[in-house]
Amino acid sequence: MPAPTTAEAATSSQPTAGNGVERLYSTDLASEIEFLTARARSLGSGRANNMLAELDLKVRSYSVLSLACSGQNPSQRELADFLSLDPSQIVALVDQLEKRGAVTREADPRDRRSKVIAPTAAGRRLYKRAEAIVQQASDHSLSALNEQERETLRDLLRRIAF
Amino acid sequence: MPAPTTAEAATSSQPTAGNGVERLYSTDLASEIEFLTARARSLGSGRANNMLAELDLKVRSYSVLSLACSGQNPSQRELADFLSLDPSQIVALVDQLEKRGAVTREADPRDRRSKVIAPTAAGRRLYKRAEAIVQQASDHSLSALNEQERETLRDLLRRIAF
DNA sequence: AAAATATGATTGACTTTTTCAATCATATGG
DNA sequence: CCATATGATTGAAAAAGTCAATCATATTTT
Repeated sequence: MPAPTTAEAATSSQPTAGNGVERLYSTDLASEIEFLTARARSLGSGRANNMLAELDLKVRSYSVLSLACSGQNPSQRELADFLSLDPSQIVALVDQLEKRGAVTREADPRDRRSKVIAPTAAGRRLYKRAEAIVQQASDHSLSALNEQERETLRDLLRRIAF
Repeated sequence: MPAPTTAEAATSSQPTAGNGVERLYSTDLASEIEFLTARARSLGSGRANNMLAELDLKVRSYSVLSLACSGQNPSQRELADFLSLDPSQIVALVDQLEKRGAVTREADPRDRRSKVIAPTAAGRRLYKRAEAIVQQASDHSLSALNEQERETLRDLLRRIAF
């Protein structure tokens, strides 16, 4: 087995824990922001998905539920645009949430083609629980950063994400 | 047609351009770091994939090629660990790159089960070109940030990505 | 107003990506 | 030597993403 180049301690999370991959930390790829973003997201949503499984939710369905509960009365089209998903994927996600009684499709008086996604009382309760879980997952994923650093990260990301 | 709530100008990129989704920018979801990370990555790798298409590469194959060219002589197992991919996905990626003559599988004298992925001369040339394209794509995706902010972002991401 | 055109939701087909279990060859620890 | 673990590979199945077509309703044009 090839010996690790630099003796890197297990400072942070537990992702590739134990593996002998530290050798690749020094590559060009490992310092590309795009790569780091992809990796951070993979780790983060992986953990969130695992933890949300206990509510039979995934990050996707959580996102839809969250927007439904936002008070902004999003239509399916808006959900698709905002979440960068195909409208047909929204149909499937809303179907699931509707089937379990968490949201309803309300007619939009302004445009009868459009369906506004609204939460039920049960949906709001579900969202409350899911929100707490996502918060926990996020706390775990971001444990290496203090509150100020998280705020900085949030701002920087917001500027490249919109 | 529902009128936009706040008149937000097209300050940044061109993602959800023109859409009336600005209303959702103020939701809780829109300020979750995990959500922003996912969105940034989706936009970034989307653009990179589009631009890499001219070399018949994707972000995935580019990453493998990049690590092959890193001088770190990664094995397939290491690529799988580092890229958080299933070993079978690495097989497919390396197959493609090998078929087009960009990399080879070299036997590892230390462990004859293991295959070290090495670039060919053509592979290095391909990587050079791909690197330039990815750099361009990245520049575009990160255009809202100055050099110092990019450095900050890189550091913060590195700390949560490893 | 009627006709033409555009848009939101939905469906279905199809491709790609992900995830898993099984297998073979080789290592490693007893 | 035996038992067990690991790297690469294959193949199957599940999930996610992409696209074109359709229906109902809006909007625009003539």
